[in-house]
Amino acid sequence: MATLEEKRVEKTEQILEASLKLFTENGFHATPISLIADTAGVGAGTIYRYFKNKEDLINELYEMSKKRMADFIFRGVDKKPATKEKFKTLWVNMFEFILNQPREFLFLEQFANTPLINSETREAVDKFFLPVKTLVMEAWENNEIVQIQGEFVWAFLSGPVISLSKMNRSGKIELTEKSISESFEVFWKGLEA
Amino acid sequence: MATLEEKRVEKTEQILEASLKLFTENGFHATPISLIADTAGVGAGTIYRYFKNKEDLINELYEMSKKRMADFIFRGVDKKPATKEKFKTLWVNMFEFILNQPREFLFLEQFANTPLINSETREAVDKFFLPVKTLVMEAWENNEIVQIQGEFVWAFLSGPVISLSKMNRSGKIELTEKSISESFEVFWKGLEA
Amino acid sequence: MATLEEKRVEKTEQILEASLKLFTENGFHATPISLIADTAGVGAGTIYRYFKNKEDLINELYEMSKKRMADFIFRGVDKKPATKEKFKTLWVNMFEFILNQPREFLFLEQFANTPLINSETREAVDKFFLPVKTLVMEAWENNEIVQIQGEFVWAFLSGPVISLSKMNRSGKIELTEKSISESFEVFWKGLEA
Amino acid sequence: MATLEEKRVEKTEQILEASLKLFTENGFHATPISLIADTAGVGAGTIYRYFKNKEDLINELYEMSKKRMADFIFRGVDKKPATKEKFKTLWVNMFEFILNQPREFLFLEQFANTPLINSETREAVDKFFLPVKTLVMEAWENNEIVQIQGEFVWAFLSGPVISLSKMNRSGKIELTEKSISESFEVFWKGLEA
DNA sequence: AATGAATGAGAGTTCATTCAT
DNA sequence: TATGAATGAACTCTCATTCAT
Repeated sequence: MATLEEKRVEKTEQILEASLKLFTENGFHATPISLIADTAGVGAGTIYRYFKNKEDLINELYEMSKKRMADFIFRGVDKKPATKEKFKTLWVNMFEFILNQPREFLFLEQFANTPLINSETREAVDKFFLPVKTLVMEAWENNEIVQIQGEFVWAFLSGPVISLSKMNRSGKIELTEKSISESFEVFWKGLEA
Repeated sequence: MATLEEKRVEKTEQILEASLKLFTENGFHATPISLIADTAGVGAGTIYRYFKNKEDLINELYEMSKKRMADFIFRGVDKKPATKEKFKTLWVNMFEFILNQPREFLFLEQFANTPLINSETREAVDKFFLPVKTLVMEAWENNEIVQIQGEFVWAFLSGPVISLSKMNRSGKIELTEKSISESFEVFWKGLEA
Repeated sequence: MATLEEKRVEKTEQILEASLKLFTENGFHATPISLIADTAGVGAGTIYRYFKNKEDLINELYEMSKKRMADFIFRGVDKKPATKEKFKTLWVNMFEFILNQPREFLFLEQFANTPLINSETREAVDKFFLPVKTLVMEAWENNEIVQIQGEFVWAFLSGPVISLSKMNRSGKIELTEKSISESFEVFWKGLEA
Repeated sequence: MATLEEKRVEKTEQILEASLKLFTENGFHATPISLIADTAGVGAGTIYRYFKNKEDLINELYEMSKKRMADFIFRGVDKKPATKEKFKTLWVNMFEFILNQPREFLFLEQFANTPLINSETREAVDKFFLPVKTLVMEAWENNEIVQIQGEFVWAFLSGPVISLSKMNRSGKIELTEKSISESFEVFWKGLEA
């Protein structure tokens, strides 16, 4: 039997799931709360027991999605012995996350630059990617990559991955194990010391 | 004295200018037509003589901004004799556009992934960047860069530039002539044959 | 032909008229804006061109009604030579206002003690009744009435008039020229020096 | 130990007490049932075991408050031998009730003219003040006061008392034993035969 | 051609009431 | 008996769009 807490969690997830789908498909303002409620199978008022208002809902959704993305892309990174392999894992994981969770990725991209996402949320999500900094610093200390700021490294990693994923989405390119590997080599050749 | 046509153009520009500013600062749905009208110094009804509706307005604005960006980044590329220099010009031009026209860049990023921008507009703006394809094919024929699709090259160019520009905006990194040059070398080292 | 200003005034009056009727009959919160709009024969949004919000509407209505009441009850008071006659005019005027403008009186009584009417409005309407103070001071200087504060005099005048009018409304008593005159004599006998 | 019945009464009183406070401070419609429940320290649903609905709650509260007021103002009236003293007691008691139970008085005034209070309640509360009628008839038979209807007498008593109490509340006048006594003399001078 | 007052559909949100626990 | 989570009807208010001037 479901406990009260379990029901709470379940409802929250139904609401977030419905919001993710609808915001991505129609955009934030073209998605009425009533439609979210219908899609989630709850009453409109119920949403307000779980989220302060519509803006709070999207901010929580954004933070949660970023957290899930971060958790996903760091999977197995630590287990790899060599730095290059660690970066390759990051590279591949990012593509896998995007290909497996296209809705979540689309959502994150769609609202990445909106004034809707407030500075508190932005600060919170930045923290999820701190492990990248550690990784870069280690590589840099071992003289395995060129001496540039961690942020630049991250830009050279995430930038192309995101661009390529969008091109894949719009049908301009195909992403295969081969093309992902080849593109990683381009990334690594540019970075290695 | 201003001709009728000149007055037309002037009004259109005032409206687009106001929209760019307001959409970027507040977002699309938080910007009422009446505010655009006030900011542009025209009547609300007047906007409907120049644009079919609010969605048409943002799509036209998006297309125009992308065109201006494309025109800007291809400036002087053809004049350079060597392929690396051509790419370097592209690289630097992009940063210059973003740093000089921050509002326009912000606008383009903010609406890049919105369902508001329709597929017609998307197709139209894609064409502005066709010169990149030509450039890559030439370099590829001359065996100057690795043999990957033009789209991948563009992803390795635009991806990091956009990521770095956003980091610069949020204060995480500084963009100087030196760091722009160094980052280009990373890009080029990855790409060159 | 109606000028713009005339149309403005006309619309404002239609809205206030409809509000007065509906607020009195149903109360403030049982009167939706949409119903006021329908009754006034304007669009719901139009009301917001004339009043900031629903609360502003009732406050303006309250102030206007009090002003009309004050103007009404001071009519002809100055023309009477004797103090007693001046007070009698006030006494009779009040009853006349209430009997002729029952809706307005009912409205004023209904919202006299509501937190809905803000302190600004309360201060504004108090000023309409300053002439009473002058009248009392003159009578007091001429030693025609007992030496009590103007406010007490006003309480002895308005208090019974309001109470009697309410009793009349609920059918407990009848108000005739005779009973109004007799009641005035009771008032005056109590007050005169 | 508290019996079941005692607990019932206690809860009802907590609910009424909380309602009185909140209705007076914020008004009826600005007071959610949930807030009454919180303030009373009971569940929202519990209120519906004691009152049919929100409107029933305020009607019961109104009736109860009026009863308490009536009981208060008739205290000791019968013990006084002379008619004038009986009326003086009424006069003083009313002021005392208002000064000691300001919230209750405020509540009664605030909802005296609302359509929220239904006709049944109005009829019920009117009965609490029947003793006034008896008192007036006696005085009238003894030829101690002018021959006017009991309602008029009550209007001349309650009207000024209420008006003065409101003025006292809003700081316009001060109510002292002296001013209360003096004002009673005005009342009595007007009424006495 | 330009205006901006008027519109009313539709939005977010609140809250009286119910009912499973 | 008491609870308070869930509900959804109904509210106020906004704003894209129209059209008489």
